[in-house]
Amino acid sequence: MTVTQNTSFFDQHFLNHISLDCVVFGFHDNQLKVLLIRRKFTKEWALPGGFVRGDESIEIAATRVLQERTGLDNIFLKQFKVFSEPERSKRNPIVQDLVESGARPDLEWFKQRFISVGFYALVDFSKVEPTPDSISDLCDWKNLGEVDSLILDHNQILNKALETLRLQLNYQPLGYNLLSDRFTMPELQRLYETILAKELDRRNFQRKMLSYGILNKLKERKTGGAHKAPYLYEFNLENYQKALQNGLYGGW
Amino acid sequence: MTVTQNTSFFDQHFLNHISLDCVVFGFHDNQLKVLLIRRKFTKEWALPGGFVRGDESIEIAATRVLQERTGLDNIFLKQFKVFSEPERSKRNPIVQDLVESGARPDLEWFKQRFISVGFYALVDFSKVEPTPDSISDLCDWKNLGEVDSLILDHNQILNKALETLRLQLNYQPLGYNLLSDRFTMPELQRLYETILAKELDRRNFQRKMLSYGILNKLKERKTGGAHKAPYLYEFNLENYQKALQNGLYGGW
DNA sequence: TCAAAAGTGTTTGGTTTACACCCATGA
DNA sequence: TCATGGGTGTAAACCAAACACTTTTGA
Repeated sequence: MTVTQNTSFFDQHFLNHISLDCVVFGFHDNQLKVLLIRRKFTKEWALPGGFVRGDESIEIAATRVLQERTGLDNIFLKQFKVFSEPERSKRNPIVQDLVESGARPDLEWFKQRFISVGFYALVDFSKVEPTPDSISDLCDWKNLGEVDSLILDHNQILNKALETLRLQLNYQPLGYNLLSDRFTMPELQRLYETILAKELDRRNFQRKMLSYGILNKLKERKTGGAHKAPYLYEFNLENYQKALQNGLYGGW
Repeated sequence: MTVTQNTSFFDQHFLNHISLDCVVFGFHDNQLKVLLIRRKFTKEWALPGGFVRGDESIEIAATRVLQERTGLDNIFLKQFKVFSEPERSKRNPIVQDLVESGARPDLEWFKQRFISVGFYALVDFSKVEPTPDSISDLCDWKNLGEVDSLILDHNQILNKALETLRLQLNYQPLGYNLLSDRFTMPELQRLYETILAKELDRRNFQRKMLSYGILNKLKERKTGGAHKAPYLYEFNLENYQKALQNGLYGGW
């Protein structure tokens, strides 16, 4: 999204009333992280979001927005809910931001009511290069537990995304988008534990995970750790895709 | 939704670019049914839908639309997906309809691109009074298996709704909205079998269903049938609501 | 009186849970 | 050498699938 001085830029390029917000999850240091941006003037934190061009589906628009914020293509994306309370657009800090930055021709556009489509995205933390948009001065990861007040209803959007992710865990494989290409079973387990916010038995976890048939066990081990070297695994992409489509059995 | 001759009626009252479509499921004669409307002139079938007023959330808008089509308040509603392909609004039969019905001032409004929020609804078949909207001449139930070509991407929307319903069955109770207040276990089982499109063992079904603790067994039996009179049940609303929120264990 | 539907119960096999034991590694 | 994490295995508990027997009803 580029904010220009052209009065009709937004009206010409984007569908009005419609926005999208992305909850981008990453995993690092055994922590689930969310990508946030900070408004230039109000210094308030928000989810990265954007608008829909005339020739885009909302998924394509979300992909474009995330490409701009992370530098990544081919991001795993899923819409999970539309947020449409009429009150949600009231007291929009973006408007305040624009006012404080000097009167902007697009002020009116931002003042309108928006219905926002919520997406969640799963990305490889190490590959992301957080990049602010034109009305923000910061874009950075926050630990999920340390996110405090966000603008508008963004806290609500974030919570709903997390809830959805937890549900999806029960019938979808997860990990390919959040971990490096090669990883250990304990790493995968930490990821599940973090999302579910509860501990799992490592032996039962391994059995269940292997029973899905979506992992290739490698002969290599991960050395350098302080203890017995764990085996490395990679996802069996063919089976992983199948499992994504057909679903898994047995929940967490 | 009321179509008037007032040029700016739509622009004044509804958010442009945004529509909603409802897949209304009913259950009757051991058949899963969908509520459809038929366009006045093109005679093409479509899902009931509508637009969002300036002071409505999209859920409220859907509730209003369904009140108009069914006569019911308090309908069980769930949004399941946003349909936003730019091509979906091309060749919109509503436009053709309006043209054939004589030039309408709101023609331009219907020509715009729409992003549609899909809802599914579960209703008590016997309580619905199907009522066409102003651009339709029919509103009626169709057996799910007998739905043929619908306008735009409405077939796709219908299929996605059904898919979602089947998934929800795995972790949500279902039936309160689709059955009468009192019903028999076999009736409930037929409902599940119809949605899942497969047969279930009646003894295992009963055990599993009862284990959820959402049913009250009544002392009465349903008489008049050709065979042994089955007991009547009702939902224990308190536990049903709890189960809706907390989810169920074990899928179908 | 008999076929068909419904109520109730049991057997069986697989899956999940909860553990025990041994191995490897750096401090 | 020892605490810690990791690999592998097993007994018990639990749950789901398959199936048997009896009861009720109208034709």
